[in-house]
Amino acid sequence: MSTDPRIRRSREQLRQALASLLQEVSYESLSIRDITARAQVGYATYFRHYSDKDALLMDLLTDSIERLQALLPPGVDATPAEEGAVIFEHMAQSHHIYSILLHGEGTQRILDEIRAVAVGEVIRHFQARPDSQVPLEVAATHLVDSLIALTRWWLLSGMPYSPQRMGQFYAVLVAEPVRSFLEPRPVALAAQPPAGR
Amino acid sequence: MSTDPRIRRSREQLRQALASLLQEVSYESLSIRDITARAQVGYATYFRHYSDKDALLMDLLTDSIERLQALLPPGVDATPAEEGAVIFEHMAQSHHIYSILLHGEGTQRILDEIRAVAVGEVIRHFQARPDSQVPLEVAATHLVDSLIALTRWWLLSGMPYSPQRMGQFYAVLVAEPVRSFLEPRPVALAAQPPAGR
DNA sequence: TGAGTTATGATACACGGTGTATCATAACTT
DNA sequence: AAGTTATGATACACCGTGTATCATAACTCA
Repeated sequence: MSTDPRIRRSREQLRQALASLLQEVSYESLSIRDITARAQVGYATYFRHYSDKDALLMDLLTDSIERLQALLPPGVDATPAEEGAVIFEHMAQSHHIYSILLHGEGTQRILDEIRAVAVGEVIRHFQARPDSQVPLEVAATHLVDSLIALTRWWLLSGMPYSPQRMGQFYAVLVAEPVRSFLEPRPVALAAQPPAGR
Repeated sequence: MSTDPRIRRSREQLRQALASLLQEVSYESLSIRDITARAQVGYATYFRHYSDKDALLMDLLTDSIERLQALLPPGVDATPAEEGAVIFEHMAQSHHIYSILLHGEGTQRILDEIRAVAVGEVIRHFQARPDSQVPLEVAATHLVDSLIALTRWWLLSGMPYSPQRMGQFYAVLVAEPVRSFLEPRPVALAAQPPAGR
């Protein structure tokens, strides 16, 4: 599906137009007309592919985030600082697009989606320790929100510390304190999942 | 100044109109025309008092935040959990307005202002410990951002825990870990400030 | 009380962005 | 080659913003 070269071309032109315009002006100040003009694509054509301005941005962001997920295989035994460094490294590589996400005016909804997915992942992989003072949901939300906030501050400030250093800050300020309330869920030992097809 | 009853009346009508409309619909979906209609005030009159929609919201928020600041005298010796409970208590009282601030689409800029002031306050009252692994600015930003994020999550979730409980979460997840990197600045001992009038 | 000042309401306006509709044409598929 | 489908161009209705104007009402101060 969507193998029609005209469709792929239009979408690619629009994606690249947005990416290139974002290096010049703010996301909020861009109109859809601006994007279609740069993309050399008809104005009406835009709405044949994306419902609104956010949809195109989300399209770009999805790519970056999938790349980030690939960097974080679930069962790793990396230290929090190492894991954090990987994340901040990735953020630095795609800092243009993440800056828009984290500092933009109209990107709250998109960020909320991403946040929810990330919190879900944490909950899927961790559980509250028996004597934890903090519910799982609260700790997971805090973990994700703090990482986002740290990244946000870092990008906004022009990345004044190395990704490795940021990974350490994340580890000592966020991950290690949270680890005293959460522990990894025991992995399913056997290869065969119980049932449920 | 601004003692003219007509001015006070217009502003008060607008403030109350926004406050009452926010109980019914989202901030983003409100137009200035909606506000002036509810306020029984001419459309053009709005711009004689507020430059745009955010300015009126900021006006409302300023009141709430001043009330919060009054609750947090600088030199208190409360525990982090107690201090947190006071903050969450206040948030609960004015949860309507803070929900708009923390979850709204067009309130990023306002929230940034507030965040910056709060970080400045933390920096004014704390300093990095000699052996701290984390710079003062990073720790202060993390402290503020995490508190905002916790509050945001709490309000969005319908305040599922008591303010006291939230204060504890804040203490163990944020404040206490940060305190291992920051310490209160030594207070100026004498009553006479040095010079500089 | 009365004269001067000023905020107001009503209205009109220019501007800019969004999203839909239409239609001839070009690009694709089979 | 015939049929399908995406495209560009264009026009349009809609809505919100912020400014301008002006007669009128509300206020201040003497």
